[in-house]
Amino acid sequence: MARKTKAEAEQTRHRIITCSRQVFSRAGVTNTSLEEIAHEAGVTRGAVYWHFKNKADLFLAVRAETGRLLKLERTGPGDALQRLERGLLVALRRLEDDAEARASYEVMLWKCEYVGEFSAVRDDLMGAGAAFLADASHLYQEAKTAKLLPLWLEPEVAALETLCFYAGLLKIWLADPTGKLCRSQAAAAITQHVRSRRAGTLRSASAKRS
Amino acid sequence: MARKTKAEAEQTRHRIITCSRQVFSRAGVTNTSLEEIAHEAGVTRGAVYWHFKNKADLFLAVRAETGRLLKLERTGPGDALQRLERGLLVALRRLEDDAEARASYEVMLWKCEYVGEFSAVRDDLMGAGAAFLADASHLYQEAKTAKLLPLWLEPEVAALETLCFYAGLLKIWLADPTGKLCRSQAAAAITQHVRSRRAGTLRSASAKRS
DNA sequence: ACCTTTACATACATGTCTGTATGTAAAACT
DNA sequence: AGTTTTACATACAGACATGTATGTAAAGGT
Repeated sequence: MARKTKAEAEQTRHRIITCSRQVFSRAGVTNTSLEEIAHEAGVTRGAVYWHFKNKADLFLAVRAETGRLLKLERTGPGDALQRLERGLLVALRRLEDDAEARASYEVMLWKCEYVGEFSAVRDDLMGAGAAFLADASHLYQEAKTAKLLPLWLEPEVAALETLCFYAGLLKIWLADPTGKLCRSQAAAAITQHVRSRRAGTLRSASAKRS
Repeated sequence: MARKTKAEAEQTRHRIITCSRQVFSRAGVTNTSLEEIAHEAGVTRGAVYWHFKNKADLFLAVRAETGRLLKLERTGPGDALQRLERGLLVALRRLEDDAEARASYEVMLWKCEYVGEFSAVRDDLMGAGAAFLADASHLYQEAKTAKLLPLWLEPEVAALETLCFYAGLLKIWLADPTGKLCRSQAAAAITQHVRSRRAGTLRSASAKRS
């Protein structure tokens, strides 16, 4: 077989990653052989082993290519709670629109066993969680300073609560393809989650954006 | 080898389940062979195949033996929100105290790929989630009737939010053995989660139990 | 134009796991 | 007491995945 150009090689590499995600989400990470992935990508295992050390390395690449779903803007339009809500809603929308991201997270949350080398991905996931915690804490702190929050609310605890809420929402949302349990009300849950933090009943239906 | 009495047989069956949980939590479900489980339990694969159809069946038994962590009391002492909080805290405490339950949930949430026959366990998990949703909705409805909640809060959405929060807390808690990220503040997060629902700032530090 | 490296395909050797079939001795039943 | 069933242990055959070793033809550099 003719040797491929660098661009073509990079293309194959990307194709292998994409196909991996697909097969992983069908059969689970451990149950898929590199042979299946290679077949799906129209290559042989030789190609897979050329681009990746082993299956764990490949899975890492899938994770890396997907990146984080949730990112908060520490500064920007609207008050801190509005920015928080927006971040959560944007993440949800990406989950709905981006089929590849959806598949990636389905694999990471439901179709993978975090053991041995694979623990690296879980650690990365938890690292993302820690980063979110920092950002959310910052936003809650800002909101507290702006007197948007009840006095007794501790920003760091609130951030942890939001992290847990989001993590659980993601996991349940992915396992609820009929939408009966969670998907239909996911956005409402996010809105209400943020709203239930606003101090007192001062704010009623006003959610104006600046 | 001498045939065992019924009681002894039941004992081996239970031992196989317990050892499965242990090995699963070490190596992940897919990566553990029935041979390993049998060895750990001091029997051969013959015994495992006698008691269980296959690995999925065995995993189902582990799940069944563990049962649910979270149960809400629709009636009982305290108002609806207090009962909700108590349910959440009791579940957290069991997670801390009951090593077997902890291992089971670690396996179910981090060490298993829900594919093929294993999907049954995920469906069961989601069924438990749906049951929780029903109970929590009931409690929130009761709380709303008792004017404990802000007027705009919808009981069903609030229940979903609590379900997500709890699911995420469970998952993150299990992946945070150092305690830095989540474990140290888990109870506080639960308390604050429930508290942030109470209407206005009417209730400050009073959390009296009747 | 030559040489080296690349980007794979092919072939192989090995280990491992699964399911089933068969053996067996004692428990449990009649 | 005799027969049947139970609760395993043992043995076997087949499938499959992995990692590596080797081949190869063209790309890319000089």
